[in-house]
Amino acid sequence: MPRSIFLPLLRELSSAYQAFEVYSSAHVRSLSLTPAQFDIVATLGNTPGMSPKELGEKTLITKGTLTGVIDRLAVKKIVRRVASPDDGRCQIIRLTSQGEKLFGRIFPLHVAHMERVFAGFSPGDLEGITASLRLLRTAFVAAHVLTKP
Amino acid sequence: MPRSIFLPLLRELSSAYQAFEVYSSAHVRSLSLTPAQFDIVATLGNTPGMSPKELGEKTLITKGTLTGVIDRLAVKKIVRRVASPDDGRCQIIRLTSQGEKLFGRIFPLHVAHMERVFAGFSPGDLEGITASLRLLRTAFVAAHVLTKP
DNA sequence: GCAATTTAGTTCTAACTAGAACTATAATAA
DNA sequence: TTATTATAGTTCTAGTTAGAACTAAATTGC
Repeated sequence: MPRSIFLPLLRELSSAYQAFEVYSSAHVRSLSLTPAQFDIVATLGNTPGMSPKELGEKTLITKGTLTGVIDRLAVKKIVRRVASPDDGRCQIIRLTSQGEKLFGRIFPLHVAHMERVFAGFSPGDLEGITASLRLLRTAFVAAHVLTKP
Repeated sequence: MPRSIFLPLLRELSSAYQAFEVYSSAHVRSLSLTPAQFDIVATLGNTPGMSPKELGEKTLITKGTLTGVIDRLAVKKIVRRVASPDDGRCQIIRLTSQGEKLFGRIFPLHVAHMERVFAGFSPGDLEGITASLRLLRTAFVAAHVLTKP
């Protein structure tokens, strides 16, 4: 496994992700949300709401961070916390009607903004890249599991 | 450009990067550095030092953040700031001899740790994934440039 | 040579980040 | 049932993050 090949891969992974972040977050911020807040709104859109645990799994935001992000969205009246009827430990986070309006307005804008990036790509390109990324993720997760216990 | 293809790509990009971060940063933290601090030490290793500007370009850390990261490394006596002889605005950040010792000890450990991830990959796999990532980065950068000015 | 502009780095603010310790509730097991 | 253990969410800490405003030094244009 020559270093000359896998170190550049890691560098490219970081810079590709960074380029994505810069491009995406500039747009999200122009819509008056932070990237984390946008992720939550996008995840809650068109759903009856879900627990912070589930939200964290979908958005890859850890629970300690999530409390604060939800707090700030709640202050803005974009989401609200509802106690779960069956489990006293659980909450359900829902978009408010104002939050739903926001979602309906900005989500399509952001999808369109991201779509522009891929204008020059064929479906085959996209699938190939997606497959590469899946391979990578799988390898990291597998290595992590092997290391930990 | 069907949404059903490019949205999963973005999700995979985020999760692949996240999996990388989790795997890499757990190891880096076990070596008593944060990921940002490790990046700086790794970038300065085997060099005569460089300016914060150059460090920021190589590590993708923005200048406002970099000041704090260098501060904390300087407190730990791992790097030191030297005034540039030719430009009064510039500094040169160098590893101290203690920092060089640290680099010599932990950098190979971390490379070996990352190497394990790719044990099952052929050189062709690695090159293909790297090429995919390069394509992605290029597309984001190009789209960003088109959007901005 | 001097004014205007650019560049390097710091500071400031608001927010996100992970990880660990903590509280309250629920599920399991003796 | 009651004790143990697991789970959901909050809180706390130290650090990173981007972006904008700021200072100081260098470069450019006149």
